[in-house]
Amino acid sequence: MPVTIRDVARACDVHVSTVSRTFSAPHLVNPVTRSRVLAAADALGYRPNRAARALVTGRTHNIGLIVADIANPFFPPLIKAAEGQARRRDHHVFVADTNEDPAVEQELVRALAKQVDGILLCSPRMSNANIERLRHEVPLAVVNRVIPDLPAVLMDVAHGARQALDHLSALGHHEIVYLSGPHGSWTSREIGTAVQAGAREHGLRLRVLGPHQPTETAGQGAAEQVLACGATAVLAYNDLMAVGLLEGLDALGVPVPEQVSVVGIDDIALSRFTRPRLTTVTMPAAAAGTAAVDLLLHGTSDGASAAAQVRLPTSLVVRQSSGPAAASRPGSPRTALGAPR
Amino acid sequence: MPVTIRDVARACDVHVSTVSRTFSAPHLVNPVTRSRVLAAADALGYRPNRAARALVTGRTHNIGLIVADIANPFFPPLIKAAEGQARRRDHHVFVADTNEDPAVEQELVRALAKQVDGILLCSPRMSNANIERLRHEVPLAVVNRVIPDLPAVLMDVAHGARQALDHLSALGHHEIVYLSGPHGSWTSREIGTAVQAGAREHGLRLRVLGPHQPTETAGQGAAEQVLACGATAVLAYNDLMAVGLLEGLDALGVPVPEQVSVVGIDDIALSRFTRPRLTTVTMPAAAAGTAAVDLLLHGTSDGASAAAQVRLPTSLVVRQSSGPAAASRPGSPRTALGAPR
DNA sequence: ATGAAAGCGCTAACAA
DNA sequence: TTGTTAGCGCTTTCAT
Repeated sequence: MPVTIRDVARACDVHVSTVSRTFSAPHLVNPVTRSRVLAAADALGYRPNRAARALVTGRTHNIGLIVADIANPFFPPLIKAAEGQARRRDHHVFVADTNEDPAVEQELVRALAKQVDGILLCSPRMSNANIERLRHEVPLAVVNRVIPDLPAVLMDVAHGARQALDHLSALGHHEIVYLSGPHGSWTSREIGTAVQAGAREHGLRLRVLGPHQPTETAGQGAAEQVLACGATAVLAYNDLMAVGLLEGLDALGVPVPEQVSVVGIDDIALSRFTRPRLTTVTMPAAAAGTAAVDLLLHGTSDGASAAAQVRLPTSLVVRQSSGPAAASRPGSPRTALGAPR
Repeated sequence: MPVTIRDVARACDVHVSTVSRTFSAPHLVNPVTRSRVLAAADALGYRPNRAARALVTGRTHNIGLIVADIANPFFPPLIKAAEGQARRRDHHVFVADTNEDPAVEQELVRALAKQVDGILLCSPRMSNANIERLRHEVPLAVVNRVIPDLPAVLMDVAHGARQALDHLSALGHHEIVYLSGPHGSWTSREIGTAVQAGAREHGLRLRVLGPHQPTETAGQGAAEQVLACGATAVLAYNDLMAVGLLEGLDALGVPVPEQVSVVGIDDIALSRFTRPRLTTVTMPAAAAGTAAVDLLLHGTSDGASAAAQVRLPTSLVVRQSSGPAAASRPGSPRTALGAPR
């Protein structure tokens, strides 16, 4: 039923290799023959079988894209961009979702390895050691992770987080909580480090809570703890958690930002639609998707060195969920906020 | 460099076919030999090449999944579920995004055709004729579309939409707008029909506006038009548009639901986080993803007839964006609302 | 410019 | 139970 190169060859009385060339190296075949072949192919409805082609050339023209959770709104724009760029480079994208499980991640890389030209690991949760091992089975590139000699696209979340902290400090906050993200997340560590440094410089009291799953539920659940700390401002690992926190705080009757300021990270679409609208850090997800594909298929433009690294900027966008620190009030868990220094 | 079946065969001194069998039909090989082969394979780091296998078996163990827009929060849960079910059945999923463009849709089906065992068309925008043509090139199943003799998963959005209309009618609304969805959308037509029938029965005045792209922007842009109609309630094609409408109305100083009620469709995560929280129709996206994969790989349970069809229920969830119709007020575009009948 | 032939990694009859 | 032999659809030397 499926029409092959051989059917076309027979139809226009040339050898299969001529047909093959017509599709993979058209300039090597006589224009007249070429059009005859093309016509026959068209008439028969011939479509090259990429799998067969892959078997001999070793290139599948597919790439794998592995994310922790496709339902996390942070990823779709990245995926969409990656896919667009891949298509522009005549490739297709396998998307797989690990459910935040490092074991699944590893299994997926193995399963995909042979049918793709390379795999994009987006915010992987695996250990470095595992990634090091896997890279021998298939070309890898990572997003938001640093592995020696592996091409990487990094979002400079440290800068954005630092900006957020500066913003909060300028608003007079002294007691700040960082709601950290999932275990194994490079991003979460980056934020933690940046925020810790910032707190030290500004003389703020910083409390780190976590690790957490990066979900609304986790954010919602953290509301009481945040209050118990006596914090007046919270930076969350991502917008999903921040939005959850907004809900949790609301349920507790805590006004935002009057009593507690909340800052998220990612700038997902949702963050513009909460009330109050969420102050957050924009992440260049789409740009990262595009860049990552270029890196993987290598040759972003120049014939860059083996382990190219692309750094993308992030920045704070102030909306409504952050505001001046409330004056120390009676009834607040900490009676003396005592600004250090 | 890549280790093949032949390397393994050599390593434990058996024929390639024995190695092959060890992986594809283990029961046909002597347990002792089998473990020797397995050991050698493991030592060498052998991984079967699924592409090569596909070439001879004709089965790729991949499926394609095409959606209009992966960044529309309606799709990720569906994709995630499909992927999970596919993995359970030892398949992988190619996800592709058409940017709401029917031409891209068709091109993608063709490109994917040879490397998948079948393709899931989710809420396709293509014409029936095109789908009919494509189904001869690759097995197809559709979600939210009816094509004669093609397996389909349908969400009974008509029922949900009807419930929404009943709800609005019960609240005393007489002037209702339906913000319709994109051209080519089966869902949008279903809703339109249901809502039209309901309006007739309840004696309501119904105005259909559209078609629209299913985005916040479109919803936002519709706010003025909605007001101009003198409508007191709006049903939107999806939550994204409803949320946009909420914004647009807010910008115009129109209180929801006091002056205008807004009802969405889809029940995306976002809809629980807007203020007011969105009244909407739940859509069984995850269930649809699972069912669609089963249909495509056919054999949902029984060896059903050629064109199985799965219908999934939907239902209204009332939150805060819908409320009693405002009494006819001076200054409102229509001075006499005159309940018909 | 085209044809002939070998082979990519694997499976599937068929024999032994 | 295992080996032998073709061959999946295609590309790619090497001849011609």
